[in-house]
This record gives sequence, C-alpha cells and structure tokens, in this order.
Amino acid sequence: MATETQRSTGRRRNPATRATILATAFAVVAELGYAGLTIEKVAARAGVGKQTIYRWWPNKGALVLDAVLERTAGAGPDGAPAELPDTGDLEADLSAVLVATVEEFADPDFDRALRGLTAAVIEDAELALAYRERLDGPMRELKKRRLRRAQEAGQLDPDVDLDLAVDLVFAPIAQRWTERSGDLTPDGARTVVRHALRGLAAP
Amino acid sequence: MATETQRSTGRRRNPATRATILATAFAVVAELGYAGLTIEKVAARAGVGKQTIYRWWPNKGALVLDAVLERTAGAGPDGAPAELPDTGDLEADLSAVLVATVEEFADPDFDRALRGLTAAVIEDAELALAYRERLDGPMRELKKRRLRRAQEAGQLDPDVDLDLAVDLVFAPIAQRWTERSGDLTPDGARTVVRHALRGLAAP
DNA sequence: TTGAAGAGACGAGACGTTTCGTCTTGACAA
DNA sequence: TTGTCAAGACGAAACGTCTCGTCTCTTCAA
Repeated sequence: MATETQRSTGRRRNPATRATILATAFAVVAELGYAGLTIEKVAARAGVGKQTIYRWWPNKGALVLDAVLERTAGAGPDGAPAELPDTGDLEADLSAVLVATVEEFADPDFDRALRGLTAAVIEDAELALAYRERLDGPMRELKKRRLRRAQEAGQLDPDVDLDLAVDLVFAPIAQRWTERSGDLTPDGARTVVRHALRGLAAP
Repeated sequence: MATETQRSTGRRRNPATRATILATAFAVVAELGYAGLTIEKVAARAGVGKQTIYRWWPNKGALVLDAVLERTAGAGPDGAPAELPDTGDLEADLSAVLVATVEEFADPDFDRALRGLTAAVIEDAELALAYRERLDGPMRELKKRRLRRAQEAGQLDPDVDLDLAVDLVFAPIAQRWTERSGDLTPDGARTVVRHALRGLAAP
C-alpha cells in the first residue's frame, strides 16, 4: 500500500502519478459514492493505465482508504496534529474537537468520501484493520491521551477504561452520522459531551 | 416493497415465492457478504426467475433490508416485541437489552447480514430512510418509551432529550461493532450502561 | 351458474452493456 | 537491465431489460 521503502534497480515510482490517482479517486468517490467508483473510471479520469492502479492497490477499498488518508493527513503539519487541545477545561476541549468533526461532516465531498470508506470498512475485515491502524487508531490515541491527563487531574473516574470513555463521548455523534438518524449540530455535540462527561466523572 | 393492499385483477402474488427469495437472500448475504450478493445468484439458488426479484425489489439494498426485516420481525409474536422490559430497575433493564444485542452480533450469520445492510444504508440515503422507518425507528421508539417512564419516575434528568439519551446508551456498542474497534462482551455492555445512565441521571 | 377473456405472476433465459482483473506492447527512466 | 508507465485487448461475470409460454385469479356476459 505504498509504504515500502525498498531500494531497487529499475525505474522509480512516480510520486506525481500516485498523487494524481489518489486525488482523482477522492473526487470520484465524492461525486459518485463508493458503489459508483470504478477503477476504470479513476484510471480514465486520471489519464493513467489501469495496471498502474492495480500495481499499487489491491482493490477499491485500499485505494479509497489511501485517498481519504491523503486528505485528512493534510490537516496537520507533518501527518496528523500531534495533540488535542488542552486548556485545562476538559468539556470545552472535547466539545471543540467534536464540533470540528461535525463541521467536517458538513462538507458534502468529505461526507460522501468518508461514507464510501466506512461502507467498505464494515464489510471488509482486512480493510477495517488497516483503517484502525492508520486512521482511527492514531486519532483514538490522541483522545485517550487527553482523557488520561484529565483522569490524572482527578476530573475523571480513575477506574474507568479510557477506550470506553472515548466511545461514550464520540460514538453517539458518529452513530448519528452513519445512520442519518438526526441532525448534526454543534449544540447537539456539546450536549453529548456534557452528559458523557457527567457519566465519567469521579464519584 | 410488498406493502400495498391494492385489489386488482390477474394472478395474485405468491407469498411462498416471496418467502423463499427473502430466505435465500439472507443466506447469500450471510455467506458472501453484501458485495458478494448478486441478484442472479439469489435467483438461481431460490429457483426463481430474475424478473420475479426485479419486479418486487428495485435493488440489492431493498432486498437485503426486507430479508433482515423478515428475520428480526420473527423475534416477536406479531412483528416486534411491544415493549422493553420494565422491572423498575432501569440499569438492569437496559443492560438486558444491550446484552441481548451483543449476543445477536455473536451469531456469524446475523453479523454478516446486518453488516451488509449497514454498508448499503451508509451510502444510500433512500434506503437509509426505509431502514429508519422500518427497523431502527420502531426499536428506538421502544427505547424512548422505557426511558420516558424512567424520566417520569425521576430516575433521569427531566431536561434531557430522549433521542440523545438513546444514543448515549446504545451508540458506543453499535459503533464498536461497525468499526470492529474492540471486543463485544456482556460486561462491556453493562459498563457502558452504568456510565451512560450516570451521565443522564437527575441532578 | 358457468365459462371465455383478460390481467398479471411466474420460471427460464437471451440480449447488449459495463466492469472486472489479467495480460501484452512499446516507450522510457533509473 | 530492471521496473514504471499509458494504452488497450481479453474472457468472465453481473448488470437490468426483454420476451416467451405457462399458470392462476378476477371479471363479466351468456
């Protein structure tokens, strides 16, 4: 999946081609959805041979994962933001993160691309592993770090499992997004954080 | 989607054929996943003409929704269970429901079928609407009814929105299932309920 | 009361189209 | 010499539409 660093003889891989393919894949999945995305379509639009795609990505899912990753990684300076905000006010910090997430979902391109990736991840266990390791995992780690500091500061139940805490804070909004079961508003996000934290507070 | 009650001339729809198609569709999606499910495959296995499927279902998604619905509906006597348990102990009642959900997910057939449906729902807004109206909505209504009684009994913050409360209690486990981000255990389910209810308790 | 006429469901499968993933070719860069 | 690249041919599979002949069921006139 394009993460090898092997030195070898022969012509080297063209990074511009890789970038073009990923940008095109993102555009296609944003426009037509995951089901509507076709390797042939991406190849044609990117002005690239099909084999050039098949050489580097085993299937649609891997391609879309890389395409989304390329976009979200662009948020931070060298990959991902190194740390979540920490002003000492846990509720405000988590609200800021969740509100930012809600605003990302409001972008139709990002919404459709992420929907495509999520649909693929649900069915494909192998892709789900790659997704966890490269997208969800790092983000979850940041959340856990922030919560751990709060826990050490006595703002959180010291016995609570941090993975559970992350789920309690972030899953309700994520779930609402996948199932389209309600509006996604900044206010709603803040209310979720308030109640979740109340449930996780030190006794 | 087979809910019309129009009287008309001509041969009537055969309920046995409908049942066979839905059972076959469930089996196929359980075995091969949503991406692996093909109308042709269902038709062949069910011993049915393709047109007989296309006549009644516009696409894969609608077919799988009906197939899953047919199964889950079989749980209750005349459709769905009319009410969630209400022993007066809110935490125990909700834990029982969530533990039952976790156990359903442990059935590989049900797991894969529901994964297929969820994958389709994420991408298809129209199918998502049908899913909400026929599967998620009725279940959510039961949950809200149970929570409303608790609210009236003073066990819950009277100002909290019931939809938010449902999400806070049930989304963490659901999210963990879709993303395969952790084990699904009865104990984990009970812990989620405990903390979620603490966050929703009357102040 | 009956029985022909019509409407629509059904199984079977042919049809043109699209996409799949593999493979080949010739140019080109390390 | 080795590997990347664009281009596209290739057979297999599934798509969704259609036509066919058979079968039930309703309607209506005799």
